[in-house]
Amino acid sequence: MMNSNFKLSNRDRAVLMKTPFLTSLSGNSLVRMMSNMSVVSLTNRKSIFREGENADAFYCVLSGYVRLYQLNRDGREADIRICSPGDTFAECLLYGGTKYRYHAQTAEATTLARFDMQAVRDLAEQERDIAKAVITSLSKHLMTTMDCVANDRLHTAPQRVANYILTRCPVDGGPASIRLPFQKNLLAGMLGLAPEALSRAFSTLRRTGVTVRGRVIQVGDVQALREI
Amino acid sequence: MMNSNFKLSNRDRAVLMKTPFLTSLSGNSLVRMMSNMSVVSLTNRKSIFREGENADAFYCVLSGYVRLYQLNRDGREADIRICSPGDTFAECLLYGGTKYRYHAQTAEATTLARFDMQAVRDLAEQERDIAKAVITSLSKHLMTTMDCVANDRLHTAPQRVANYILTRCPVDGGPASIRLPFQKNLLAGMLGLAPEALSRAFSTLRRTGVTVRGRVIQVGDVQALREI
DNA sequence: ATCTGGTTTTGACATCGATCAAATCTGCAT
DNA sequence: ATGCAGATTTGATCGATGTCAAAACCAGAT
Repeated sequence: MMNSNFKLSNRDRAVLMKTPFLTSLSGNSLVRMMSNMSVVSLTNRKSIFREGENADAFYCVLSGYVRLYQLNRDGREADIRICSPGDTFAECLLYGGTKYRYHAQTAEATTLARFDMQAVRDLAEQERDIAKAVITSLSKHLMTTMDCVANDRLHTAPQRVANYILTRCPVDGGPASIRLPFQKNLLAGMLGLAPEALSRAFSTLRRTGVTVRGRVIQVGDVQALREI
Repeated sequence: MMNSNFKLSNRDRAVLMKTPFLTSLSGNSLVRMMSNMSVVSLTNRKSIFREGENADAFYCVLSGYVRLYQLNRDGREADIRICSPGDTFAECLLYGGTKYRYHAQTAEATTLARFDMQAVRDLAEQERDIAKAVITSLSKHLMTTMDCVANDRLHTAPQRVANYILTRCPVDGGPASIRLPFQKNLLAGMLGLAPEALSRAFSTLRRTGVTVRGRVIQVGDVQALREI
């Protein structure tokens, strides 16, 4: 089930080095960060942490996907964020509190880099470039989260889906084809929709020249999608 | 209309010193931060900046309120965040980009502390405690924004209103009375609701012993409100 | 006390998206 | 190829919330 070690595959290492957290670090800081890191591999649907637990680590997704979610009183789950390779989560607790604020669970077989919270906290106080890396990471994360709020409040389901497709389409206006990197289930959670609503949004977009077959999405006219 | 100076009222100064941004700073760092700050006073409904403009300053609300919002294609506005005294906004652009991502406008007569973006960027690189203050501020801000997403996706209008009331009620379970610090209009935006929906949420809560008269909200039984 | 402009509430309605159940599809294992 | 389990789509329905219009309310100015 759970497999913890210190070996990184080449691909995982490449992902790790491109996170805002590590990408700008110099030799020495990098070594110190890495010495407080361990690698965790989990199969699908495993809990990483639960709301209310003591926050003694934050994580970076190396491969696979992680769902951050909360429960309401009735036990209904709502995804707050879907983390893809390169994303960091729970790093806001470095200075923001001592307990996890939501549940985290794998949404596929997943490999994580695990950073000891207290160790990084100390490091950030000592090394300027680590502090800067923390700031960069938090800034980006905050911006995408604010975008998420705006997206939820401003756009309908088909618009959100169109937006998502557009973010992974070539910039020019012609036809394009993309492949979802995960199940539609996850995409629904990412966009704050029930899976059925996502499905219906796709079928609405058919009128705009979007074809969906399995994970492959074909867009007849990228420009037309922008007008939705 | 717009009135910029370097004088701080005692109350504004007290608010400023309690922001995560400044509260932990030592004498020297504090002086340097303050030397890159100016005070701006604006009347109601004045634009502070607009989406897409060059981000050359971030702000802290000293008194009054600020609405951050975006427009959709049809021109409908959606509030992303309502900033109260003590809140900082646009500070995520310190390291996250060069253009404002949303509109900011006063929602009352408002006094702001304006910080020069580039100057603080430089300062944060030099002074450890300033970097730390930035991190603390971003962390808190990120957490409340994630809470906002969760709240939007998980709770109905009456539940959100109940939550809001509870955050400003004494902790014990008895009766309580609070006074809204602003128009219901703003509260609606804060909770991601149309004003009419807020009004209806209040009337739903009447069944749970909540009485609203103008800005005064009386809660019969705080504990009962938690069960909504 | 009264007027007045802006805010809030209420009503009627349309729309969106959630939910539940059933049918279909897909990919994987045999 | 075949079968299965899980994922996705579709259908039917319901509830929640946005929208528009009108009435009621409120607060500050006269």
